[in-house]
Amino acid sequence: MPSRTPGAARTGRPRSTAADAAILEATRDALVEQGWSKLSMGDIATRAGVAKTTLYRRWPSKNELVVDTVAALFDELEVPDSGTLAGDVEGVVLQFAALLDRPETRTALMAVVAESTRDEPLRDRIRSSIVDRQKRLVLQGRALAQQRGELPVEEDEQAASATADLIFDVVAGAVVHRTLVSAEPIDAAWARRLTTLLLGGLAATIQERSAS
Amino acid sequence: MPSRTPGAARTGRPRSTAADAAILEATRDALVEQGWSKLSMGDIATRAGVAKTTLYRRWPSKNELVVDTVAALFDELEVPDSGTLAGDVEGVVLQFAALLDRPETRTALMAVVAESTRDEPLRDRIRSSIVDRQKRLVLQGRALAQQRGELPVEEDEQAASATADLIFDVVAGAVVHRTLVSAEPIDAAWARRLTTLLLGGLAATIQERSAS
DNA sequence: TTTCTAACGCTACGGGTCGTAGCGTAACTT
DNA sequence: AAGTTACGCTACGACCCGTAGCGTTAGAAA
Repeated sequence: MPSRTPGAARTGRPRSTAADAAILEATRDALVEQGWSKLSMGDIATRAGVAKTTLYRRWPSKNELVVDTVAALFDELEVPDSGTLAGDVEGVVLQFAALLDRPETRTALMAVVAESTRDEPLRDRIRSSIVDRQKRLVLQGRALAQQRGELPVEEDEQAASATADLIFDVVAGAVVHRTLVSAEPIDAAWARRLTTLLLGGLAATIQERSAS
Repeated sequence: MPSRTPGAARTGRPRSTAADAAILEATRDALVEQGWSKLSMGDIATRAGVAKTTLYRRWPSKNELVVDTVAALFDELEVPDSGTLAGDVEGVVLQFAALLDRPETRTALMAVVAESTRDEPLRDRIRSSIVDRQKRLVLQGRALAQQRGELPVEEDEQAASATADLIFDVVAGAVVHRTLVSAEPIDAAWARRLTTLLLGGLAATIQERSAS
C-alpha cells in the first residue's frame, strides 16, 4: 500500500511491484534482526536490493513504511467458527498470540503505537489499517454467537457497541500486555482462563444492564 | 536512580542531586514536546542546564534514562481501600488511566516497551521498576478483599498466582489498549463496566476452579 | 587551611542516520 | 520513435550518538 498518485493507468515506466514486495519483506527481516531503534532505511534498501531513494518514492518516512509492513500481518486473523463462543474466543486469542509471538510483529507494533502518541495522522493510519481489522473479529464473533442463541440480541444499540469495544480492549490488551510487558508465553491454558473470565464477566455485564 | 558505584560515603566532589532532579524533569518535558523518536540527549542536557557528559555519567544510554523517568511516575499508584473490592478496582483503574493520560507517560511507556522486545536487560529493568510495582496492587487488593470476606482464600497457591497474573494483564492491558490503541478516553462509566466484567469473570473463574 | 579526589562544564571528534537533489539510464505507453 | 516516469547511483547538509580530553569546582579528609 505505498503512496501512489490517484487514479488510472499512467504513462511512463510503471512502479516495480517486485520492489514493493522486496521492500516489505526486507523491512520485516530488518526489524527482526535490528529492532526498531536501530532500523535504518539504508539497511532496508540494501536488503531489498533497491536504492534508498526508491523507498522514499513510496513511503514518506520510516513510520509509514513500518505501519504498512505490520498491517499486512493482521490480515491473517479470522474467527474460527468452532461452534461455540468459548471456542471462538480461545481461537482468536491464540491466533493473536501467535501473531505477537513473531519478533517483527511485537517490535514493530509497539514502536508504531508509541510513535502514534505524538503523531495524529499516524494514529489514524494505525486505526484504519490495524485496529479496525481486529475489531471486526469481535463483531463477527458476537454475530455468530447470537445466531447460535448463546448471546441475546441486545436492544440498546449504544450499550451493545460499548460492550463490544470493551471486549476488544480487554482481549487485545490482555494478550498484548501478557506478551510484551509480562513477557510470559500464552498457551492454551491461559487462553482458556482468559475466556472463562471474559464470558463470565460478559454474563454479569448483560445481566446488570437488563436489570437497570 | 542513576547508576552509582556501590557503597558508602565517597571522597571527592559529590554528585549534584539538583542535577538529578533537573535531568529527570527535563526528560519528561522533552518527551512531551518532542516525542520519543525525536528525543535527543543534547536537548535534554540543555533543558536541564547541564552538560551532556553529565547525563552519560549517570545513565549509560537514552533507554535507561527514560525507564527511570517513567518508573518514578508509577510510585503514585496505590489501592484506595474504598471498602469494597469493586470500589478498589475502579479506583486503581482510574488512577492508572490518569497516569496514562499524561503525554510523557504514554509516549515513554510504549517506546520503552517496544525497545525492550529486543533488549533483555532493559526488559528486566522494566520488570523490576514498573511491572512489579503495579503487580503489588493486585495482590494488595486481593488481600483486602479476602479480609472483608469478599473473596475466598484460595488453597491452590499456584492457581491463585495464575489468577492474579491474569487479572493484572487484563486490567493493565485493557487500560493501556483503550488509551493508546483505541485512543478513547477512560471515564468513570468505562471503569465501572470493566470492573463489572472483571468481577463477574472472577466469580466464574473461582467457581470453575473449585468445581474441578 | 591545605590537600585530595571525583564531579562538573566545555569542546571536539568519529561514526552513523536521515531525507533530498541531481544525473544518466531503463522500462513502458502512445 | 517520442514522451514520460521509475530506477540506481552518488553526493550532500543536517543532525544525533556516545566518548575523550582538559581545566575547573565542590566537598571530604588531613
